[in-house]
Amino acid sequence: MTGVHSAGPGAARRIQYSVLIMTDAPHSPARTRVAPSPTGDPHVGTAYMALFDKAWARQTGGRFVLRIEDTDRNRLVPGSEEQIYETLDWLALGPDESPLLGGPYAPYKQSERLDSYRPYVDQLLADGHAYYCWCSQERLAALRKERADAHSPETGYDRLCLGMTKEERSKLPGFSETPVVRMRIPDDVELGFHDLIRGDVRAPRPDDQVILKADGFPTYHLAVVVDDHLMGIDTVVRGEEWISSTPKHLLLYKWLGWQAPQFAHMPLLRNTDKSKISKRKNPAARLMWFREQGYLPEALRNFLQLLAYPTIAEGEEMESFESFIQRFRWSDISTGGPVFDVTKLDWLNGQYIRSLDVGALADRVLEYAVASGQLTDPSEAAVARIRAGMPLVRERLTLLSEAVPKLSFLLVEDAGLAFDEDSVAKLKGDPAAILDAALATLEGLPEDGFDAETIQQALKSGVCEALGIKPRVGFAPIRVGVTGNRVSPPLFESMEILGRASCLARLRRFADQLAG
RNA sequence: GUCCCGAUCGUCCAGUGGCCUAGGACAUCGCCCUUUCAAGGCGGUAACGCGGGUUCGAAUCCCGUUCGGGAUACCA
Repeated sequence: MTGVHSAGPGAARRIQYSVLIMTDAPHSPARTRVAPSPTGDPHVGTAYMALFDKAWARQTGGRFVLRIEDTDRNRLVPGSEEQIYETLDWLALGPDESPLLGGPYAPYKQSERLDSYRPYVDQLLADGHAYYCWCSQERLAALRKERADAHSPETGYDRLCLGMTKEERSKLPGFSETPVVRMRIPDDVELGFHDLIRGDVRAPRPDDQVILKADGFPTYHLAVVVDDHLMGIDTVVRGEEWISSTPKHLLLYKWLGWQAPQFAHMPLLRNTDKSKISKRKNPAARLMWFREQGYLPEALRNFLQLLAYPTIAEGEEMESFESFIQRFRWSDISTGGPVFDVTKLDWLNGQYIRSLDVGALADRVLEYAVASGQLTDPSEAAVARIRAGMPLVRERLTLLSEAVPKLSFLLVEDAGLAFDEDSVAKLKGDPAAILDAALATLEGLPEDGFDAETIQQALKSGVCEALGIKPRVGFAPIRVGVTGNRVSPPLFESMEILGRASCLARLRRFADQLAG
């Protein structure tokens, strides 16, 4: 590890690749984990990590664990924890063990594991790897400011308390009654480590990091190491932002005499301006947003995968999770932080929508419409109409949320249909005459056998040919009269669903309105 | 400021020294299909940040530089 020179990512990957080929040995069952904090709406990054965590666990026949990291008591948001369970399940990226599911290493929530940290702190203290620090937060803040103003390269704690007793320290300024515990970083701390994705990595030199806060809670650094070890986690998948803390974690493993896990530092998802993705700049950073918008979870999962990983073949962007699990390799993950741009997801969502048969799509649309409030307590007739209309909109959907609005003309009463003003204004030719001809033609058709093909033929001859006008001119007023808008699902199929009586009623009303 | 990570079309990926006058997908533009809008088909525009090396040969390896990002908390 010490002799890590700048071999370059390419070289590192090549080595890893050849090792994979040569050993050809199946990896032993892995234990991976995702460890979100319940500090607000679940973040898209959580799902992003979970995707790779779960794929690796599945590929190796291992287990995927969800642990809730709630050591920061000040930032807890009620309900957030439940949303984490919910959204991961929705994405079919649910864990095998969790606070909800339980498991052999319960409890799976850090706030319920508090007793497990203190003994290790005491051990580190006794071994001289950690020390008490009574410096007040004010002193620390002043120190930081002073160095920032001086553009000093110095960083971290100045070790004022190192080697002092409480009595000795209390005589100096900036003293606080309740101490924290800090790691004593040795001069020869190992800074390099092997990363599953990046190969050999070098991290910044750590400071004397606080591992136990004044309130008795462990910081992330201590808790994550202790928990991961106690829970048997052997593969840690986390964001790139943690590379700089890895030497601290490795030190803790070493001091405690534990086998360190393997690390995979995923690239950071970015806002359009390339900064680390944030809810502030990108609404899609909220996992719930996708469900609210009407995205399909399978499409989102597929999209997330595309964000760091090559397609299975050129031109084949769609891939099942099962297929991905089979071919997944850490070394194939891209290291550059991808911009999180949902444009391609929109397309993918349309593809997934079209891959559903109309019945299944109708189920999804209905489920969405009720959950989102588009439909409140829909009648049987309304449900039937939406199902009937599904073949007409399937090719026209990007999001589930678009279906009901596109079919709303099937759900209103004839007398309640509004004729879009702009659509009416843009009508060409002589709408009144066209409507008269259409009315006469349709009145001549029988009640039964009022199907799209029949309607089309009748209208073609009864309106377009009879008046000598083009279909686009002749059918436009009929479309507005029947659907209320110049843009609509296919006209004749729509009329078939509506039925003869309803079509006649609507067209008469429209004709009257134009005349009046 | 310091340390670390990264860099190919607008965006996401391919590229592991010659197969690259750089490939695919989305987006965009044009054409076809067409009763609207879509979907679909066909085609076009569009990128190796810069400078030095190494080499017969570099998008690929090395160095520097620039730019972007992250870390630098008693947050995670």
